Amino acid sequence: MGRGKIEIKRIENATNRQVTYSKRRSGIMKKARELTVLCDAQVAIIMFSSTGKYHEFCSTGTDIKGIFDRYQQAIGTSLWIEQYENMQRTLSHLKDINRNLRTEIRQRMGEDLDALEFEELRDLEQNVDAALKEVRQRKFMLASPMVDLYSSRSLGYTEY
Amino acid sequence: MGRGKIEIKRIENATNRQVTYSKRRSGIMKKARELTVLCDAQVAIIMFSSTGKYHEFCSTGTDIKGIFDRYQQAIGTSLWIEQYENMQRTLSHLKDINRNLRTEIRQRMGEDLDALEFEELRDLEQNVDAALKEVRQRKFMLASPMVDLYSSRSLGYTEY
DNA sequence: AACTATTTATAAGA
DNA sequence: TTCTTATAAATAGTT
Repeated sequence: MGRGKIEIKRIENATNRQVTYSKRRSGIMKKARELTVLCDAQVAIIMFSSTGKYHEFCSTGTDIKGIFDRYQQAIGTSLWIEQYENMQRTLSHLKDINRNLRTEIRQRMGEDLDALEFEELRDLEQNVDAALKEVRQRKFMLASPMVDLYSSRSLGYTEY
Repeated sequence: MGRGKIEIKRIENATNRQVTYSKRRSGIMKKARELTVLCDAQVAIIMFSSTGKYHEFCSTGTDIKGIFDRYQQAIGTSLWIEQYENMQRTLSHLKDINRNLRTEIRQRMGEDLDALEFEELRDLEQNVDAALKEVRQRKFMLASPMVDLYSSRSLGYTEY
């Protein structure tokens, strides 16, 4: 299409090649834009000229990375996608654990007890009761250094 | 170009859209191939049709991943590494939080108290003591339905 | 899948 | 470079 027909082979004249690259690049970008609008498609294009300059096209509503990710999923296995999904699962699992831990703490603080059955309440009561005894004993030990069997300072060792 | 001019907007008829997608896709692929040969350029194209099918084009002498890697270098940031490191940070942070939550639970169970100062032990004791009272009250409420002020059944309403 | 009347892209020239 | 234009190429509607 032009004043004359051209053979599809590398254009040897560098200036000519640059000009043709520029013209045809914008042509392809336009076609890509039309395709995405007309056909509701997602398109990503990356181009590097022979001089190293890059240009990109990407359909609206997404980005190059998004399309490449989808592409990786489409062609199946990909180390990157696999790793990414593993992390997503781990993250989700950690969040679940986090939520459960917070619930347990709230219940040990006497909050959010509505969801508990009688038997669970009884177990919680016994557990908290036992914990209270432990804490009191420990507090008592701290307040009375002479019964501390582990600290050499308290026993007054004279090993020097 | 065609029997009539068309407006560049989404083609509503699905069959028509599919046909146009197919025609224009091959048109773009051909243009891309010509560009790479004529201008010694590197081009990568990924397309997804509205039905989810994908097609790709890539200039010879490289592959999609190679061009996307080069693209990442060109824009000066690694999209994937960045996201990966973000997730790693989030994961690590969640693990820290979970470890702290577990420690708090153990202390509320009367374990791992060695690290606590006297003041912390006193606060913990008061907190656990208050929690125990809450749990006992709740247990008592469950065991004695007549003091439940919120359930109409327990109060024996006769509003029928 | 082919066909073809038109529109669109672009090679070469200004 | 950017614009122009003759011509090649793409494609919308049709079969």
